[in-house]
Amino acid sequence: MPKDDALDRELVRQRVVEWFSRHRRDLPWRRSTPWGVVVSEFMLQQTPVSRVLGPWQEWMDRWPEPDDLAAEEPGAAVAAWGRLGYPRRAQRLHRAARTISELHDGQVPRELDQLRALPGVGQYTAAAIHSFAFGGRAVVLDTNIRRLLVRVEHGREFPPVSATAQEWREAEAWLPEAPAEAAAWAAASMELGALVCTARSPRCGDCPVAELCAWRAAGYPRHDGPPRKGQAWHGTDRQCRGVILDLVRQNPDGVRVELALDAWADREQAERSLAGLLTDELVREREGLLVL
DNA sequence: GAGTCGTGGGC
DNA sequence: TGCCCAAGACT
Repeated sequence: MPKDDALDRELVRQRVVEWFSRHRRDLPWRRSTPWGVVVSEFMLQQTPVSRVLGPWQEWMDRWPEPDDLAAEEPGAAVAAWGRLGYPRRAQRLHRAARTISELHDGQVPRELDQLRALPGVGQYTAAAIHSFAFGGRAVVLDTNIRRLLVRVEHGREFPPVSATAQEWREAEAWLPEAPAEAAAWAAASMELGALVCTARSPRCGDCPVAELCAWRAAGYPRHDGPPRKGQAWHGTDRQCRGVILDLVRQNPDGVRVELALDAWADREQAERSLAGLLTDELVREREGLLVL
């Protein structure tokens, strides 16, 4: 590794953090509690900020502390999740609340290993909570930061499909030693990736590190690695599950099994999908009726 | 490690 | 219009 890399990183960090001080969004969970951060991180998994704002506020009004959610039945969480998508996140968040209530005296734990042990909390989310909620030092590596780093440092348009061990090592190398600086870098680099260094139509004219960027220096070469496959949707079990779950969600008093199966043209697929929802306990059967 | 798991909006 | 993408986790 060339000797001047460290200097470049420090300069990049300074500029990004300074940019953040002037352009950071006033997102409600940034002036909330650790529990508010937890709720936001679950909701933001694979879901844009714009769609999370409303549901996050509703959840915080209804369940301002982990104990409040823990006292509910899981179906209440799935119902309140609405159309945010990936409803098992609601189920996992409810289970996380119960774990926090039972094992941590109702207080969101601070340490990475304790966070990582919560249902639905992976490597990214644990680091994000530790950093954003507690100001701790953790390698926060999400899709925004991965894209920013691969462009600035390696001159490529997109990172690999899934985060590699090499990426985690490199992200660690970017992390300042002081916890407060590390947390600032995490928030700032993620924000820059989300607002400026975007996947499509990046706004390099607004970027504080454009003149330091390897991707820009290389003339913005297009992605040439393996194709970044989009997820199939039409006709998938996932779409079918979504249709059935939405029907149950809209009928709080319950839906007859036959009616739910009729909501999807392919009978065999409908049966398989409903069985999956029941196995996942996203839907339950009570007296012949499907309920959340 | 590749597959699975929702939903909506921008281009 | 269809495709791509969005603060991933889990198996």
